[in-house]
Amino acid sequence: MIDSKLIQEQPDLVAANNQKRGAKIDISAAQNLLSERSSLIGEVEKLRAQGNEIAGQIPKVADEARAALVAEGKNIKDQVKVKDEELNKVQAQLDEELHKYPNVLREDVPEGSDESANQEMRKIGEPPKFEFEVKDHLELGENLGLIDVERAAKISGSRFAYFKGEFVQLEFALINYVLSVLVPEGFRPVLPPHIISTKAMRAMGYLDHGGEEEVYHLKNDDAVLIGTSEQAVGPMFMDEMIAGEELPLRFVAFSPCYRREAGSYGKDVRGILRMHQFDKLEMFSYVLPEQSDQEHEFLLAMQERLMQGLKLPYRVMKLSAGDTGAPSARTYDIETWMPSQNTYRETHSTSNTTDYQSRRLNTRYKNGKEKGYVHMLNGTAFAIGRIMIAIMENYQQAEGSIEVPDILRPWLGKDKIGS
RNA sequence: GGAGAGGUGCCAGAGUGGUCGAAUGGGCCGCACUCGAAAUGCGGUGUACCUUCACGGGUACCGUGGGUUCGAAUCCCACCCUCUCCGCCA
Repeated sequence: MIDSKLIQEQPDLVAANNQKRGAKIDISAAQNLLSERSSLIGEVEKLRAQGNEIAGQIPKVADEARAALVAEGKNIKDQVKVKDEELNKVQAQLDEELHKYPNVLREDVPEGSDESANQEMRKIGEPPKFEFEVKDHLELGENLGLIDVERAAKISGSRFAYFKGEFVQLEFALINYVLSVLVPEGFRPVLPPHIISTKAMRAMGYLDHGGEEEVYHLKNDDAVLIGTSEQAVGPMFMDEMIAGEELPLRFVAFSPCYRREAGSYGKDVRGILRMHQFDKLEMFSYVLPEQSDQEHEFLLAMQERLMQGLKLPYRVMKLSAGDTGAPSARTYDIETWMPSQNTYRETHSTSNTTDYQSRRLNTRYKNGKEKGYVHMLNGTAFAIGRIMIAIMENYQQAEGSIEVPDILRPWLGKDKIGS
């Protein structure tokens, strides 16, 4: 949620930002509601003050004078009720209006309405050259008995899979590798709950902007399955105040991610690129406002370090205004080379959500006398499924086996899968 | 799932429906005393919003949401959470 003061004090900036992001919002609606709200608050509080004054008089006054005061108190009570209802209505409308507003973009975010305007910042590593016909991850995985999507479809439907054998070990190797890099950098490992209340999900803003469709709902329990661990880690400090000296606070969370993938029927249907359930390691930082740009670069640096350890070719993209998600002020994606598709595909994302989530979550910091909303950032360490696709395809051998990246060998205990 | 107990400020813990934003103790901060420290004494110590140039003033918050009342931490209803016992269970 953006700061409503911005709408009042810098409407031009907000309007320009909305336009950049392709959000068609009539600012005057919020402006009117804000001024209505403040005058209603004024009226209600004035009435209440009068009521309090009268209620205070009653016990001090002789019996004969009481009846009149009680009657006046009643009268005020009725007026308060009317105004209060009006206020609630305005407040509800205002909330709805404010939830439409996307975060204010950082100045360096490139203009543009969609992903075609994303800016390639750098390209690291060379796509491998193969002297044989490359297989895609599903063919490799099925041949080696690592992935079974057919039986999973029988049990769970499309976009599910069984991971088997060395594939499971590869996943655990990746988890260990990530922890070995991030824990020394101050990231505290977390295993979050996978089921969270709709209230927490709503506070994270994931049910706005059409997000509702993407989420698995547990209707009997007023709860949802997380679509990323960010949704469970972000609300950890809901309604709390964090001492400034504890910041930055960094976590690396591991969890499955559950996504309905509504409306993506024709997309990425083959293999395990797009799944209803996949495991992910996610970085999460809480920082002081003045630290967040620096922290964003830090998260990106961690992502690149993890990638370079695996020696996978990738490129870093800065998303354009139109392609940046509503809560984010700036997003970088890492796209990894996928030989079977002969292109780079998104494997990582990192966003600085500044105070957009923390305002709604009411997560604040206190630094001496200074108080404010913390800035929250998130970034993929590894989306396990996608990175395993990249490993399989980039490290495939002529005879159909898969070489294990050096750095994972200690955990996997072998240098090749399938030979 | 069944039975019971309970949720008050940083912590502990009081609180006959009216002067309770809340006693008391501890903690913390400041000051005094001291060469310094301890002990002691004095003072201070929540959040949000509104209003004021400012001093200040106002409103709300005692798990959450409703209700009763001129007036609610205190009474009523619902929900949430914690603890104890039983059952079940990894």
